[in-house]
Amino acid sequence: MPELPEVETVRAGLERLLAGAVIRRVDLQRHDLRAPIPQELPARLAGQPITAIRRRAKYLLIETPGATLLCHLGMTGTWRVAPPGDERTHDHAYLHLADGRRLVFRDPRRFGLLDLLPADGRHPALAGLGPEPLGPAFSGDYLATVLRGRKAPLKALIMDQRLVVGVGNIYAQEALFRVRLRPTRPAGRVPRAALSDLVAAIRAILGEAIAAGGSTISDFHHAGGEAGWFQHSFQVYGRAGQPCSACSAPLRSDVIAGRSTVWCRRCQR
DNA sequence: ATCGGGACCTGCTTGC
DNA sequence: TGCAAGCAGGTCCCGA
Repeated sequence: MPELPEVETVRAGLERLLAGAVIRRVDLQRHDLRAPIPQELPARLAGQPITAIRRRAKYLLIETPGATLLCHLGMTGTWRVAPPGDERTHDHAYLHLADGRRLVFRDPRRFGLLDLLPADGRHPALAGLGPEPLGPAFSGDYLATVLRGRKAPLKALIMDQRLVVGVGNIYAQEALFRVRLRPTRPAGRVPRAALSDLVAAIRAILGEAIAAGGSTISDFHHAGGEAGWFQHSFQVYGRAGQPCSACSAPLRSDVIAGRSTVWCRRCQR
């Protein structure tokens, strides 16, 4: 499901839902997600008031005075408020709030992560992450520096979370189409000016997608239950064989770095 | 160091 | 109708 816009949308939804909330009890249905959920997690969160919901890259951090819950949605992770009787397969964690509501983490494929953030804030999953794409550190100069000499396809590297975070398979394709760059271009040979354009396009598209509440592909929903709308703005993702919105040539699909990629052979160079 | 491929897991769609 | 294959928004690990 989630790239940066979706995670940011979930973050904002949780922030709204959980303002002033206190965790009364945590029930885990199973422990084996991408990494094991620590046994002590429920006890560490029980009785804690939620003070902030933050995001770093595609990770959510649910902060309390006593512990911070680190969460990654993987491909299919969702948070929802579920009243009694609303239990579903693949519900892995129930957060019972003091006001009687129940917040549920569900993740059918179990690529997601629930963990406790160490007291010093250092967590292996967060170590080595690149800059936020919407922050000041992500610039044409920066991209030119980190891509210098790299031969991997441009698309593969803008999806590399060590270089820049938050860009996944959808928004990489959309950004490359917007600046008319071929996703297979060896990253180190893209001109500096084109990299500046690419940075601007990534920022613009992520910003537009956040404003639209993310993209709902199969069953992504906000923590509040609403669908996103940015999927209606896709120019290439999921449109293989359909006409390019700019030149009407059929869009082609190739597997690049193991991920299917739709692009226009005529427009993107 | 870098790159490509596969593994992880379940559910849904497609094609025979 | 039924079944198998293929594919899915991410990350991690391995061998070359």
